[in-house]
This record gives sequence, C-alpha cells and structure tokens, in this order.
Amino acid sequence: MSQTTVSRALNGFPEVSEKTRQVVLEAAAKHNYKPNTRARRLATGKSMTIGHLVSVSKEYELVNPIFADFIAGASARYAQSGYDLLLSLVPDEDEFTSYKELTARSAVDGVVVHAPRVDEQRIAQLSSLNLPFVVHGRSSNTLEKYNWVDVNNERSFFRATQLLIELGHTSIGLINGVAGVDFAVRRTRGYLRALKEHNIEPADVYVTHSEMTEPNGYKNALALLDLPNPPTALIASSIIMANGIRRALNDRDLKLGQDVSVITHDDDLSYFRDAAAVPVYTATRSSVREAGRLSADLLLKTIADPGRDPEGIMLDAELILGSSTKPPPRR
Amino acid sequence: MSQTTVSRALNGFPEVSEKTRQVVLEAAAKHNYKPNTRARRLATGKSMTIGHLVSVSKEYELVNPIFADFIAGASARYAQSGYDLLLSLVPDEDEFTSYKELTARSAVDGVVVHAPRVDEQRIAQLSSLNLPFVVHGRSSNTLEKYNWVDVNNERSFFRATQLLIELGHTSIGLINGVAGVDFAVRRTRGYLRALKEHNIEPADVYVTHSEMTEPNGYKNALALLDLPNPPTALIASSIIMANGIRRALNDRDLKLGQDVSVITHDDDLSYFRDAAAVPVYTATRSSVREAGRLSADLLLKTIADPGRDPEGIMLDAELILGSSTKPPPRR
DNA sequence: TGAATTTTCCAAAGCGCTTTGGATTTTGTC
DNA sequence: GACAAAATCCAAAGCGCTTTGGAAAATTCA
Repeated sequence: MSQTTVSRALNGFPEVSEKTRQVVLEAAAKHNYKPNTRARRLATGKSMTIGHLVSVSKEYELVNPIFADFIAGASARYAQSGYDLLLSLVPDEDEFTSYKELTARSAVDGVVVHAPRVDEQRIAQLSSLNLPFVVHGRSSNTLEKYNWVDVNNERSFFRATQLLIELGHTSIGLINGVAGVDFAVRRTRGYLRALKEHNIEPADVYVTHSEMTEPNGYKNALALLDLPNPPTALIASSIIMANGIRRALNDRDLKLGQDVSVITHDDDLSYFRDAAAVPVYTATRSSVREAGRLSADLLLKTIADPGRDPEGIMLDAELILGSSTKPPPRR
Repeated sequence: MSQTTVSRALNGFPEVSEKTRQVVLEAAAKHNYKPNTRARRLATGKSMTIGHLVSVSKEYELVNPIFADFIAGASARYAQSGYDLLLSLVPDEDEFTSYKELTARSAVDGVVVHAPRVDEQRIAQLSSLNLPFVVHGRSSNTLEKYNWVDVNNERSFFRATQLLIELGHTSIGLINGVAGVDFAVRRTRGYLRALKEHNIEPADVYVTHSEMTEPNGYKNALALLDLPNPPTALIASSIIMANGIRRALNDRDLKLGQDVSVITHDDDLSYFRDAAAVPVYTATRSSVREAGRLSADLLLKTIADPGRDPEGIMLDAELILGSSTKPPPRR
C-alpha cells in the first residue's frame, strides 16, 4: 500500500475508501505506529504547539500556583485537538525576546499571555509578530482589539466592598496584587467606586500592593491591623493571601469573621477549594481552570481561522457568602 | 554564501573560519533569522523537547502547586541547553498510553516522572520504551536501576518525630499524603521508626492519608484533634496542609506551638516561603525547585550519553526550627 | 615558484512525512 | 459489453534544515 494512501487514511481524507481506512488503522494500531511529529510538522508547516510563557521576576523567582490550574484547564483542550503545550519560564524583561525567538524558529502556532499590565507592551508586540494570541486578563490602556478572557474584576470587587459596607463596615482594607497589573488596578477601581458611592472617604494606607504570596498576605494584614485606626474588614486578591491574613489575625488574637471580616477573591484552585456547605470565606469566586479552558478554546479558534475578529470573553465572578463576614463589632 | 556554511557557522562547527562565522551571525541577527525548529528537528532526528506528564486523577482533578515550582527549576535548565518543555496533564490511568504515544510519534527526547508509587509500573514501562527518564522521587519496590532525584524522606520524618519526642510529646499525629505514593510511605516509615526507638506505641488513628490540599489538612487535623485522646503534636507532609491544620487549631481555640506543636515538610514553594528570621513552622525543608533543576540536569546528561549508568541523587532535607514546636502543655 | 597541506566552501542527498497530479481500477449507465 | 464517470491508488516533489563527500581557495613548506 502506498505512502499516500496510508497518510490519507490516517488523516481522514475522503479519497480513501472506508474499508482501506480500517485496514490501515488496524495495522497502525497493531504496530503502534504514529506519524513522526517532526516530519509531519515540517511537511504541514504547522508546529501544532501552543506556547505559554510565564514571566518570573528575576528578583523574586515566584511561580504563581494559579498557572498550574489555568494550564490544567487549557491542557485538556489542547490535547483534544492534537496540540502540544510548550511551557517556558522567562525572566520578565526577556519576554518579548522569547516571543520573537519562538516566532523566528516557528516553534509555536500561538501563545497565551499571562498577567497583563495596565500598559501592556506585549499585545502590540505580538500583533506585530503576527502570532495568534489570547490574553488571560485585559490591558486597560490598550486600544487595539485582541483576544482576551477575563473576570469582571471591577464589578466583583465593587460588590464585595458594597457587601461589607452594607454590613456596617466603614473602614475596609484592600490587600491587592502587584500595582500596575491590570486585574489589581480594576479591583482597586471597584473598591474605590463602592466607597465613593457610599460616601466613605478612601484612605491610601488601607490599600496594599504586593505579590500574592502567603507571607505577603500576612505582612500586609499585620500592617493594616496595627494601624492606629485599623480596618474592621479586609478584602484580599487571592485565597493564598487570605491564608496569610488568617495567620495575621491569629497572631493578633482576632477572630476571622467576628473581629475582622474578610472577603477574598477565590480562583477555585484545586488545592484550596473552599467547598464546605458554608464556605470558610465569603468570596468572589471564578474558576481559573475554566478561564484556561476558554482561553485555549479561543486561541485554537483563532489559529484555525486567522481572519477571525478578536473576541473578549468575560467571566462573572460569583459573590459567595461564607462565614468570614459579619457586621463590625460594636465598640 | 552556501547553506552549508551558514548552518555550520550557526551551529559552531570548526570547519568555518571565525571571520565567516561573524559575518553569518551578524546577518542572522540583523534579519532575526533562527533555523526553523521543525526542519531542524527533522534533519537532526532529535526533538529537543522534554516531556513532563502530570497525572491528574479523573476524580479530583487536582494539580499540585508543587509542579509549578519543580518545573520552574527544570525550565531554566532546559532553556539553557536549547530544549523545550512539553507539559501534558493526563488522566492517571492513561499515563502509559501517553508515554507510548509520545515515543511513537517521537515527540520528546526524555521525560520526567512525577509522584511515583511504591509499586510503580511506569518505570518498567519507560525502560521498555527505551525513553530516557528521571523520576522525581523513588519507588521502593522497583529493583531495576533508574535515574531519580529524591529527598531523604524517611530520615527527615524520623528526625522530625524524634524532635517532638524529645520535647516530651508522646502522642503525635501524622497528616500524610496519599497512601501508596512512595514519599508518603517513606515518611510514615521514618515516623514509625522514631516512635519505636522511643518505645512509643503507634496508633493507626493518628495517621491520615489524603491529597495534600488545604481542606484535607483542615479536615484531617480536626479528626485528630477531636479524638478522645488527641495528639499533642502533628506532623504534616506539606505546607499547604499545614495551612489547613492551622485553621483547624484556630477553630478549636488551640494555639499553634503552644497547645499543639506542628512540624511540616516544606518544599520551599515560592508562594509559601517561610523566610522569617524565626520561621513560622518547624519544618523539614527541601527546595522542590532545586529538585527540578537537578532532575533536568540528570535527564539532559542521560540524553547526551545514553550509555550512562542510572544515577540517584539524594537531597537531604534540613530540619529547621521554627516557632511551631514546644513541649506539650502540662495537664 | 611549485607541490603538499590545510582551510574554506559548496552541491546534493536525506530526514519522514504531506500533497500534487496523474494513472489505474471500479462502478454506473445505456 | 462499451464507454464515461467516479473512486481509488500511487510516484514523485517538497517542507527547511543538517550532513556528507568532494572541489576550490588559501596557506605552508621545500
């Protein structure tokens, strides 16, 4: 049987009869034959690979566990379509270089951009490279159209803040992610808008920015709790930080949900799933794994149809009531 | 200038003069030329890719944040040698199928095996496939030689247990990982050996096994604390579980390090780095990122020299004193 | 200077597939 | 049964590199 026929049978072309196809498929299965990836990719001109570049700041070398779950969501979708996932951790200043290199050696068919900043250069850079991409998150100051999947950060933090205000809290701290990263900015915006709508004067000292680690959650919470006029409620940008906050409350002999209310954003990380009947934390919850799935989906669609108009997918975080929010203690 | 010369100049062959090489390099840099990955891989017969298959149990769909840090360590090493990292999350029962497929289509030059069990089939399977691999961890019941990088789990949990005993604890709980996974078995072994050496009768109810999530840490700790005869000290297999344990103590109005001592294994995860002058937790600490680096190193060496004898690299976890261990409260 | 080396370059083959264009076989129609 | 049309197959080219074997140019030595 000719090479052509085998290739066609395996790749589902109509030029081959169903009978022949079966024969070929059986033979392939029997000998555990799979077309050589390298040869196939050269012949087709596609690399059948999606790149995820995770930038790590040289200084801290942090790897956000969120990626694990995001990628878990994306990975399944890629596998399903025969794509491989190329993962690369790059020092953040080199990220564009890495994109350029990947494009030059045509190693990927598309990439996912993580953690965009308010002023995000990568978007314009990728457009200029003509490399299909999807942004996980958005970039407020970018005017051009691009594919993105994001949570409604502003609205959910507005609602979270509002909930606390309605419970009677008037001094509310925000323990946010790194300043300048888009989601953090939007969350602050939602928080401030809620304060404003209820005529509460915002205080700069009540807002902290840092990488969303447990130790930072602890440190920033302590800083706020030790203020002369400490907030009675805290909003955290990540459940990992919330763990740190709980530790800080512990250290100060304060009871979570009694002395201090806490609302956290909850990415529904698999190792921190807050699945009790009454969740531990009142939270704005949105599955980052689902975001991964949707991003992968959008990217594959874009690759399949390059002419496609960029699309934005907005996920709405649910505001879930747990046991970490109560009215403020009366003094 | 001929294709040959360019190829040789770019790949550092001695047949080309230094002057010519410079000319070529400059021209390549100027036009942002990089040899096409696909063509190069076909021509060389190498895929220049390392596979990391992370198995996710269909049931729970958990992705251990440890992978993020492990991969961070490995990734840098791969990049340095021009290798790409292929990441794939596979349902655990399909893992061998995935290895077979990767080999058949020759998509990777080697793989890293995560979370080996005491009886681990993947090792024999990979040997039969003739695919270079490194195991992160070991498999107690596997007799053949293979490459591995592991922490001295038995010894460190022996020491941790001993420390608690020397402080005066006689009822010590162990909140371990999933039963049957090799590291968990070794840790239990170390724990039991220490008890035995000090003539303390082990109690089955004091040992729990589960995925090392925060909620499981909480749940298992509560179960132990609510025993008629609760342990005065707990050993945890992961800092994420330790977070859950702290929450449980909190719920029962017990003070960490006062009422109940805790020692945890600490993988030095970047989002949970316990870097205070006096660490929060007394811990057996070993950087999983370093393990990733070493695994990558070992794998690349094995690929470069297939005749190489398998090697085992043992990392010794440090026992680090923090503030979570005290003598048991007197009753 | 001319021969013997050494250095530098090049043409062509080959990596294992997909795809094109044409040849062959089967099916359908009268 | 003969011919057209459709279905099925195949040989060969090509994907963009690396590598081989040999030719040309530059250098060294007598």
